[in-house]
Amino acid sequence: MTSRMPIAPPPSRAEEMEAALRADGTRVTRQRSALLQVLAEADDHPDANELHRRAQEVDSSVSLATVYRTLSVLERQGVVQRHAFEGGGARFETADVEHHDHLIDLDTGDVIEFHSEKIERLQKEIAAELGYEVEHHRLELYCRKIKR
Amino acid sequence: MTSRMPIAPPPSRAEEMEAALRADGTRVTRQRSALLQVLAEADDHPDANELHRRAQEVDSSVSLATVYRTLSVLERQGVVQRHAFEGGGARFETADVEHHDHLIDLDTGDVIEFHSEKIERLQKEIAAELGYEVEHHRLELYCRKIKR
DNA sequence: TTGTATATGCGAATGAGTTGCAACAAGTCA
DNA sequence: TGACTTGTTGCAACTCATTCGCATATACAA
Repeated sequence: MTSRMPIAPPPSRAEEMEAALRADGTRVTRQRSALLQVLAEADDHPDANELHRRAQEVDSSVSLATVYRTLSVLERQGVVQRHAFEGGGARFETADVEHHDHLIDLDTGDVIEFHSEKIERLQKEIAAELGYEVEHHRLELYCRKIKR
Repeated sequence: MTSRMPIAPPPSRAEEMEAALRADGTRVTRQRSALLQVLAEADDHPDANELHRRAQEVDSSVSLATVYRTLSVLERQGVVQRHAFEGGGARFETADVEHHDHLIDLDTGDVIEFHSEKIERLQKEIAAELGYEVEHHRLELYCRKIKR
């Protein structure tokens, strides 16, 4: 049954990430909040510069050095993932619960996420045959749109 | 039937690569020969610095700038492939006829090559479903040895 | 509110890779 | 074989992403 009373909204993505930081003893500063908000709102794969630009719109005091430093912290804590696609610097996204791979549009730079359980399984099989266990992997398809 | 007469040895890997350059109107200099020899002999995935070191043992006049320039030329011509594994700069290998992917030993940095037709097929299927055609791809398994 | 360990902004440093330029040398043609 | 033309080289200066040192600022526990 639904209450008539005002309900506290569910924690936003950014708030969840802040909580994860606090739980770890990491301080949540103005600058980090701004970056977390930007990361939470992003549905693309921005680089550090672009994140800096966006974060400055939230809090103009955020410096690029802090963006880099914070991204490293967030990566170490598993909150964001760092990708090194071909050509250019690192690009970032919030770490999803479920893993996915990337298809990069060579003409536009767009990134599409996908996941294939079959490929995951095959990867593990191949590694096992060679006497290895997969820690993590990287699968990137560099593609062009099929024109019809 | 085997002849008793001396036979001209089959062209070495390096000579094949030189021929490929000449065919294209690219000059084969002392420095390029040295680098080609080094590349032909390498069965690992060295970075530019290491290639420079090895090339200097063949011809001490080879500069790092030339190593970089030549690697770019060779890559453009499809003679070598450039890889950007996690952490650190680009690493190179002679371009094989048959494509392969890489398993990187996280503890030693060793690189093992493998190939799976099944995975290749799945990749194409996935891209096609999204309306794309795979230009090239990158599959890297970052692994640790299974200890028994 | 205070104390203190952490974070921050700034600018300088780093490191891989690139580039301008004058000297050099492949490959060509006589 | 020798001279010519044009691509190639070494060097040092440069770029660009990322990191770091340091003095100042601030989150947050008490």
